[in-house]
Amino acid sequence: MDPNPIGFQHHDHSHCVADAVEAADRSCREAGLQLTPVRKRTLEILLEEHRALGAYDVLARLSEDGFGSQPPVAYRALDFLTKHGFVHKIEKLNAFIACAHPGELHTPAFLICTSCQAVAEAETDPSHSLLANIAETTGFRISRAVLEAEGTCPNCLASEK
Amino acid sequence: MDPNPIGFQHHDHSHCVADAVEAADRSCREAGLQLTPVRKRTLEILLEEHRALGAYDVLARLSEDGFGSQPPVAYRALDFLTKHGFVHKIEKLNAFIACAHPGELHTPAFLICTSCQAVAEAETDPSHSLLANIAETTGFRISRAVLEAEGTCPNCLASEK
DNA sequence: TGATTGATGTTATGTTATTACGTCTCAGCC
DNA sequence: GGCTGAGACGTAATAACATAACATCAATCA
Repeated sequence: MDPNPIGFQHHDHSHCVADAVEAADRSCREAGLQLTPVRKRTLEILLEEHRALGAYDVLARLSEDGFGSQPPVAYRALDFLTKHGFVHKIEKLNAFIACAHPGELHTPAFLICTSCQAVAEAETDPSHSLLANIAETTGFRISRAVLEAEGTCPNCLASEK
Repeated sequence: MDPNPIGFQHHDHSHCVADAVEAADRSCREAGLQLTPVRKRTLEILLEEHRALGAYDVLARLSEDGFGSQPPVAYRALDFLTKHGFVHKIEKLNAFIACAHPGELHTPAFLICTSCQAVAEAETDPSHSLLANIAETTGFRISRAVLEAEGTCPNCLASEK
């Protein structure tokens, strides 16, 4: 089965990319960050694909587009985008995906379908979070959390029958 | 600062290793699994270190002990131990750590101190879990979950002053 | 005995990520 | 104008993590 790229729901995202890049652009200007051509293009690539891509996949696309062809080109752009919340890294896949809820301060959780490779980003309530509770009882101060679940998405469950 | 290897509390673990290996041994016999010499030694190494080790660190130790010196030797042993719940992989670190609660069926959560590299394994209540809730509302069936938090452990917080 | 299974070992390779260094641009300042 | 420092980008080289493919061996069992 082909990867279902849009979380678990199909939709027309003809405007998604442009809108999201526009939003990132504005957000960077406000924050005094430089959304340079490589960085912007990297974000576009992830938005266009709408699924998790490895750094080398991104690099190949960047290289085709006339940017540098060495790993640091992709990693630096991805680091920037990740650091500022426009992109997330899926640790379990060593891959990157455009944030589905940019701008909002959030701790994302990801649902990874092992059947169709789709990755959905879910919002979490930080105050109710498991990790927050654990942290509180142990006196640990959390700076970043990784919440990922592998399994089977609704679409693949349905077509398993 | 040196890594504090025992979760976040110091303790004498002179008996930990032997006890845990013994438990694993019994558990494997009951389940009809082969805790072979490489596998047992791999578990011992992780228990002795009591912190997250990379596969190549483990491999180096195995090799010193007369086992094979090529990556598959370590990866296969780690795969076995991980698959059967004696060891966990910390995705964020690409590293492995002996399970702190073997035998129990559980979804572990890890607290990773970026200052001293200690990793603590916390138990979670699967039914209350964030991911379980998300999964329920979206119809996603979870098979494996990754819960990891990076931050500063109580000890390092205390010594920061 | 012969077939099958599972464990181990090796060689080779693939994949992911970083270090180190040179250049360019631009803002701030003399 | 000319100097300087910060940040971005490019490259070469290498490090770190992981798997594929194949040979061997021992245990089990029809």
